Amino acid sequence: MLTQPEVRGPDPAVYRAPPPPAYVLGRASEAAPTIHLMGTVTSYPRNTEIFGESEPADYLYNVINGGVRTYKIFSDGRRQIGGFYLPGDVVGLEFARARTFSAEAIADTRLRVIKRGALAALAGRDPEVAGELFALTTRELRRLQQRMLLLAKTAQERVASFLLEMAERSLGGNAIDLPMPRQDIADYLGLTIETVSRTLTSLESCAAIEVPSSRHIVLRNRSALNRMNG
Amino acid sequence: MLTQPEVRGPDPAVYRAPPPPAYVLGRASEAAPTIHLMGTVTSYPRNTEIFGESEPADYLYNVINGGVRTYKIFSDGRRQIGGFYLPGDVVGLEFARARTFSAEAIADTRLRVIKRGALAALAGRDPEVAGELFALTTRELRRLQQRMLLLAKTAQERVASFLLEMAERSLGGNAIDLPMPRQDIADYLGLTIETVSRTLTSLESCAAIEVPSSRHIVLRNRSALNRMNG
DNA sequence: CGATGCGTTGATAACTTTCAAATTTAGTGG
DNA sequence: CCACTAAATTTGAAAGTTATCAACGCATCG
Repeated sequence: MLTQPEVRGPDPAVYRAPPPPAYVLGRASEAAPTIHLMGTVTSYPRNTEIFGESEPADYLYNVINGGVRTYKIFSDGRRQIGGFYLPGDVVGLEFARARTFSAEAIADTRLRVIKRGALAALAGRDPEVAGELFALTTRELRRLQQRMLLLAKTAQERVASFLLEMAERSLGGNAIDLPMPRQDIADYLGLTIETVSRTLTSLESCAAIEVPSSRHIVLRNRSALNRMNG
Repeated sequence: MLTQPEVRGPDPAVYRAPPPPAYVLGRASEAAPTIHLMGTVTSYPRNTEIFGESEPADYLYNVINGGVRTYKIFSDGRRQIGGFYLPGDVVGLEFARARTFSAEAIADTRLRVIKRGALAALAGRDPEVAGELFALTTRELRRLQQRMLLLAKTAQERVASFLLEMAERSLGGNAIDLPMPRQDIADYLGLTIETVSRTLTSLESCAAIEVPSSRHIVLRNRSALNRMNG
């Protein structure tokens, strides 16, 4: 399976990797075909830091497999998760010099590491690449808008929205494989793990979902979930 | 005061307005000098719709004076405010064809209406304008990130963050003139008007702020507010 | 002066968190 | 393969926070 050269850890060697097989690219590949051919493949074991808050934002990361969470720790110790990035997504798209969030691998993850400056230079020469970059930015903005709307809702609505979002992004139809633990979901939704757990149980008892194991969820009544979504 | 030609209502006549006096431009003028010279000045009375959800996103609006709120109404009737835009800010920066939010004038407001296509064309020829557009997008992204973090907090933290944000944006030092009613603040923060009111009262009673009248607030203890901000 | 809109205050109900404990799952070594 | 330990998840009871419902005060405006 691994026909590509790889390095491990956060300090990638510098070389060009051959194009990845199309099936790992995910949905985003249509929006950003060129970006998905750039950069160096690097592996990050589960819970490894990819970048830290207030470090220089010099790289973009295209998720090949696994997943990434971005987060911020508050002075009182609470953690807010900025977003989950799944295969095909691009992490680290920031327009400030320094990171506002940290990033970690949720599971063992392979990323395509792209130098921001190189991409910017390419975008300056090639309008198509500029368009891809623009499309990625747009998607990030929409993602943040959705998130903002989500966080103004009740626990049940947040969990329902989250499940619908994950179902759409992971392309498994009604079956969802959650790559992250409950604590991550809680910090993403601005809830506690207990509330997330209870809400899932209650959604299951009203037949909206099924939870065969804690990381596997099947949507049974999408219209009910959509109704909760607002 | 009104030395510029004006039209009223949402269907502006087409002409070039002379440059506005520098003092109405606000902070954003440094980031986007060219954009602030484009377009047509139009007046919107208080509570007038500027654009509606799912309409085509063909224009940008630069706030000259007054203020704008963007919002979305949910199926159950709740309203979520997407953002407040004050003099110098640019409203309507969307990258989808259709609006995700509606927009209304908070107070009697004058806007510089800019055709999106014209700006895009100009940005294509002039890298400086492209840079301005990019800077505006960046600011919008950061604004959304801040908002996301804000909505994951307690009522007191949300109100404190809001006050600090407004103080910074309106440039009146510690004195804030709120252009919007309590209901707008509540829908912005994802709270009820009662909770906003009670929180302001409690901040006043612990000497963090002073509320001489409901639209005027003076910050008395910034470090306490910052501490709440997380 | 009464009507109206906006903001504040009070009492109660609903929801979410906190703290604690039980249960399940995953990983490890025998 | 089983037993054991550690980690993750679920469940329960009590406390805390915010929303809801209702009433009141205070301006503005016909």
